[in-house]
Amino acid sequence: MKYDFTGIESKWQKKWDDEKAFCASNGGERPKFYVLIEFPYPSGTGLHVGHPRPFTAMDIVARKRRMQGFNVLFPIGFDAFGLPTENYAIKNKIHPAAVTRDNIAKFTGQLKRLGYSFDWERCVDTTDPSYYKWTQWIFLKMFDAGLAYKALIPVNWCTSCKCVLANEEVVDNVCERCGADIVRREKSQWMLKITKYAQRLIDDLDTVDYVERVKAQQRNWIGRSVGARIDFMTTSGDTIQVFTTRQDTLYGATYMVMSPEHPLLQKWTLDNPDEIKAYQALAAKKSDFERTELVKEKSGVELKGIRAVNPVTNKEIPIFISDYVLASYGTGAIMAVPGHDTRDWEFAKIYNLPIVEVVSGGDISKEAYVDCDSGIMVNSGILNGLSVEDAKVKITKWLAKEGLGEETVNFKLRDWVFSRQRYWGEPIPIVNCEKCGYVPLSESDLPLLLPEIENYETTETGESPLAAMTDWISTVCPKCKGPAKRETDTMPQWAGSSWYFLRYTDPHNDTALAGRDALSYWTPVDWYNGGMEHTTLHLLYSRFWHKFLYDIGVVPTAEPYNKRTSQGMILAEDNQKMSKSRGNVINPDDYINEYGADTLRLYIMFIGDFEKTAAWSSQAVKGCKRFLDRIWNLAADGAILKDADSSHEAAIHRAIKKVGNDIENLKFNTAIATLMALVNDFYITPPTQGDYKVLLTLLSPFAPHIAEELWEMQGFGGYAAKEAWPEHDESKTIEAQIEIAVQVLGKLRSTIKVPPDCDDDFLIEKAKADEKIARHIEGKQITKTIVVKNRLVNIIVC
RNA sequence: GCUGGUGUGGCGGAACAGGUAGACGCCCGGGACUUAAAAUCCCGUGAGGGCAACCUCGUGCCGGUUCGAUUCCGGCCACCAGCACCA
Repeated sequence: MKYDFTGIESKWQKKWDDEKAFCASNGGERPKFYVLIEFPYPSGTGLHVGHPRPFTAMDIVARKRRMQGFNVLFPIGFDAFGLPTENYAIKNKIHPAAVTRDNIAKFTGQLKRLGYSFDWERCVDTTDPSYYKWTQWIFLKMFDAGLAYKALIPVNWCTSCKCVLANEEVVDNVCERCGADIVRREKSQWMLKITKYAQRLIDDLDTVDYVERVKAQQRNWIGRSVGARIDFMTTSGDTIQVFTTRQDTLYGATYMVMSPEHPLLQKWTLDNPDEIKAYQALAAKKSDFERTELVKEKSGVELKGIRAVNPVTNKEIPIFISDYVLASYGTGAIMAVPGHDTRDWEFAKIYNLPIVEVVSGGDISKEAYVDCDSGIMVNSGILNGLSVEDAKVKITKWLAKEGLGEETVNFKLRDWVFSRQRYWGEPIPIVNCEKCGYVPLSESDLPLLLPEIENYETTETGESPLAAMTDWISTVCPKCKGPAKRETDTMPQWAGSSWYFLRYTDPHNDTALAGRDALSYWTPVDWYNGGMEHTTLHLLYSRFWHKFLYDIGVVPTAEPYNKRTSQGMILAEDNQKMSKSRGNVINPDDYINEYGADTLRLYIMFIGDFEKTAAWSSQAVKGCKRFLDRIWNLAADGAILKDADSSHEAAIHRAIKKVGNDIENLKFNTAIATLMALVNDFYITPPTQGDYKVLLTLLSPFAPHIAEELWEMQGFGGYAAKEAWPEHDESKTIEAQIEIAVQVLGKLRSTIKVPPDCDDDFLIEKAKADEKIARHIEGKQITKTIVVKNRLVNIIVC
């Protein structure tokens, strides 16, 4: 009988569906285990071959943990709001909700064809009003807590789409959608105060088990630096505040630089206003991309008529504006220390400004002496002779005493721009009242439904398509009942995904985002795997939301995820990223049709180190199909021994140990290699039914359909998927005869076969007696012998 | 520049509390079965030398520690990813 994967796979998929085989229960005797994958965005093109890598990996973990007796929650849902759906809807004149429905149906079919053990009863859809009601509810809570606010900020404006783009939607300074130029525009936007959580988002990384590259990237993005705020008086009687991490170099501050957007510039009357305005206009025209290009020479304009005073030297120093100082970081102004900062040094050279050495050890006539931690303070008044470290402490104390500054922590992290001028997103549940200002809807008014509209096109004015819905917009103020207007922007795609893992614990609850008991039972997520591309977006955003929900008593833990791992990307066969334009996209359906889902699952796990990028090979897939054929044929050819003693005991116990450990350590490729080696053994010496049963048990998480079918054919009873995961016996992992390497002078010269755990003298004698070894030591004096138990003997001669 | 990571056969990759380098798979070669082919099964497959037994070399480069280094240490080089005029 041939291995008919198509029939087998649909048979078991139907059975799993009918029996709701993998649904979790909230509670019970067994320990809980919550495994999470990033829920997919249901695009029109369907699953691509990148999806099955993390999905299969976590399915294997979920299945193995179930077999080990855990109550496993392995849920699935769809992150369905977003731009591609909206674009598709515009182009094809179909309502985005209909597009979403179709795409979810398509994805569901594809996911089921891969045999994933999801709990489909808990499936969530972020565009479902019963779901986004709670997304809006969280927003209202944030508004109440002062974490959601509206602000006029510079945004990325696409000149062709006539709408705002998120930073991540701008690629190489053009719109990722249409390729048009991006300019900066001031726009009033809803913001979320993620910066309030910056310190905790860093600190609590120490409490979770994330792979190091994820932690490092988040720390880097949040960008904490410790320094000081220092106040510089000006001749106009104002104060310019600066942030510096090098307060020790204050005596070397010979000029100041402000960003062209600094608010004091509007206040001041200067002697060269035209020159300044011209520079400001130039800077405003430039995009962030151009402004941050390193190659260009620094430029700036000196402010004529107003100077600053260095608080320690009491010298008057010039003030410049330059776009190398960013308005959005620190205070938007710096003290320039050209002796010990490369940028300041370059600027000083161009404008002929004094360069003073305040830390000895470098040669400031050639370049700024920056890495000067080991240097000694000079030309620095009260700091002279101190180390850099001590100087920092001393000057900071002095500044505090004089009321001229204090120690400060600064972050790179910015608040989250939360408005999108789009239709297909969650409406922001706020009204703008002429009298009361921004007023939140009351909870009982949620969900605020997305109205049905005819036209989803963005408008000429850059407002949301909802802005044209005058009926919908006009409303009454919840507070004063006077006339008010609804907010027409919607939430970004990252909103719904910031809390979806909470909804899975209690997906049908209509009185809370999830019940307290359900949250206490399931959270935190035990293991969350997802893409590196979400490290500083979704992963950070959801940690922020979770911490907020923790603060207001909604969730029981400060962190949402205990463990975070990340898969590598799958490249196309040509080693390039898959893309429609390159025409190298691999569709998993084609491989399921040709080889079956079990083969595809195996191959995608066997392709290489799970955490590294791997290139697809249509040739190598065959090897995994052959492996399954060989397992199938063992049974079909009647090679399995009944009523016999196993000659594979040691190999079986080693395989149990290795496969189990490998799954927990994401080493799926070597787990599969172990199973392949075991099957190769079975072809040399036939397995007993007991051996075969263990093989199927270990195979079951990887290739669940064929494992189940063979299990049934062998009459093992029940399901392979519900079989207890076998335990290995360490004492049985060692063969009766082991091979030991024999070296002479550290070079392998022979091997000997001996029983395990022989004593050293026996091994040495046995090694010396070996014919090949005898030849190598003949006529030489043995000075030393080294024995490594059960591994090798090394004979040293001279 | 900063941060994290990676360099091993023709290819994907194993092995690292230092201990038989190349598991497993792909490709390729040979054989069995077959009228033949496919499929399947068996054997071989790092490089060089030798009829062979064997020998020499070999884990990015240069050094070091060690009986023994892909693994540890020092110094380089290359590549990948993220951030980047962040004061």
